[in-house]
Amino acid sequence: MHEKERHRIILSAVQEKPVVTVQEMVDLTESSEATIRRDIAALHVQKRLRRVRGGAEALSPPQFIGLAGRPFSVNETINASQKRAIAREAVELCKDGEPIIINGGTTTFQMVHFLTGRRMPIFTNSFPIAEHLLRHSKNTVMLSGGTIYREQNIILSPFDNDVTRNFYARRMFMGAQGLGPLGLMEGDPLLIQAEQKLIDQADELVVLVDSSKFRKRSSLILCGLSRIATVITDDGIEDREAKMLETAGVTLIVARTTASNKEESSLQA
Amino acid sequence: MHEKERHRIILSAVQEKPVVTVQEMVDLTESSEATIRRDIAALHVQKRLRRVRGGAEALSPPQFIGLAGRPFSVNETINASQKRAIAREAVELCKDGEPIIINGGTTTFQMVHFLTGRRMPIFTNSFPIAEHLLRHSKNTVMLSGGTIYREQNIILSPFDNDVTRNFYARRMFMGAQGLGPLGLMEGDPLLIQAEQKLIDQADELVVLVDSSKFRKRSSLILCGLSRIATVITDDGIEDREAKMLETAGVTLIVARTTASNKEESSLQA
DNA sequence: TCACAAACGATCAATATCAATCATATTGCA
DNA sequence: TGCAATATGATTGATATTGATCGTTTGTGA
Repeated sequence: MHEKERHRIILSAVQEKPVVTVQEMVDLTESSEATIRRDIAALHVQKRLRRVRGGAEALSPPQFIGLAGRPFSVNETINASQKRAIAREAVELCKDGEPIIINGGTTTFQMVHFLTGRRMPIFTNSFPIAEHLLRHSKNTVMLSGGTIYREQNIILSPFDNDVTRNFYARRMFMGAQGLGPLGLMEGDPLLIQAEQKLIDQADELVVLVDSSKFRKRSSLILCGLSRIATVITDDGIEDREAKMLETAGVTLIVARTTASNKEESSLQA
Repeated sequence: MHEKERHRIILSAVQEKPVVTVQEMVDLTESSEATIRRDIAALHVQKRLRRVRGGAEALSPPQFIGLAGRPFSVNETINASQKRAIAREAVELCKDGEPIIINGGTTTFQMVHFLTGRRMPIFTNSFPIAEHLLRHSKNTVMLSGGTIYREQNIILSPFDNDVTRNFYARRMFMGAQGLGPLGLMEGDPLLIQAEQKLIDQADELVVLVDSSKFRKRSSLILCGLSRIATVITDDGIEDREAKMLETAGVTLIVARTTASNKEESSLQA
């Protein structure tokens, strides 16, 4: 076995488990202890893993993507104040007792903060949203079944016959990667799949997008503008974009952000 | 077991319960008292936990209060060391890559501690189990859909057509409120409903019950002894009860609860 | 208060891991 | 082929970790 081959195996082993012993790697690669030690030492100076007594461990162990305290690593903090203002408007549309659907996403996640005092049946496909609502609210929480995708933080079933089909709501709330004349756009095929499943289970589709999303385009179209009942965005939206929504018959709600920093929002692209 | 591995287990144990005894950690890691003490001392100076007489406690109480913090308020601490020992045996039945189903419950919850190094598709109807596995392991986690019942900590769908029916596993692990000649008994109708849904999705049914459950009776019978492939319990089981299982063709595994008698484990066959 | 058991700290032997060295095998190149 | 460079595997002595045992301390209940 060649050096590169061993390194690949070792690195992948370290990814799988938080800590891998020298002996395990010896068994794995059928090479000697001395060689493994040399490999570990080499990978250590390359900063591809950390060398510890007895073996090696992953360099950045817990990337616990998106649970509880820090829902979605980077995205979470981008435009947080806008997202929060938008989310507040979204929650204000809801009446206690009225069932809603919340699709997973960084903007929709912000809604949980305003749902704490409420009492509604809430259906979601987002593990972090469910987690937060369970902890901090008395709402009835319903979850879609399926595999939990860590990266996207959603739960998705490859089958069509899940509980989703049995839940009906007045409103569904969702984010998006882009919003243009062609409709709602999303980047990740997995998200598309999850969203299309939910989209028919509610009367009104409410879209939460910060104003930068009007200037973003993406490869996948989720649905046309006509399907959207309401768009909630921040005051960075331009007249031309507002007009576009108006002519499509979409209700527009503009959330005022306390600190009016319009310039910054355009930079984040 | 290696130092890092132990430290991870100890820290995760301390997160679960406010206080963990040295003896529990010994059972958990299969290492000696002295080693555990050294580990606690090391983690103490690292300020990762607080060392107290008899064991260790979490450093800051409001680490994550709520779900993961105290999965099942009261029940959790009852017979904890037995439950852990039983859970360890349960996990040792599993092979990496082999899909399993874990039904929600205080005993089955303990399995999560031993699943951290593993890589298996795991289906569960328990929110806390899913939560812990997502945080602390790389297993593929699948969740059943439906309403989350806070009291029982399970997710239940009133409909028959959920993802559950699409998941198949070699083994299903479950607890129970009682186990007698008539079979497996449960107290809560909601739990019965959840369990019966899962029970047909696996070849082998593995039941995890501490020995006190042999003397408990309950109102609802879940299934007969003949449906059970394996029972895992602690060494408090009486001969008469063991005989009952034997004549019903059930494999019995007795988990040793203290580190004192390693020889007894060989009797488990 | 006293007796007792559990928990603790220190010590030591056994074991595991490591680093250094040398011998051997493989590769690249003239 | 012959030679040098490199990679690998085995050996050995050094070092670190572990588990058992001891006597001591601490907490508990009579």
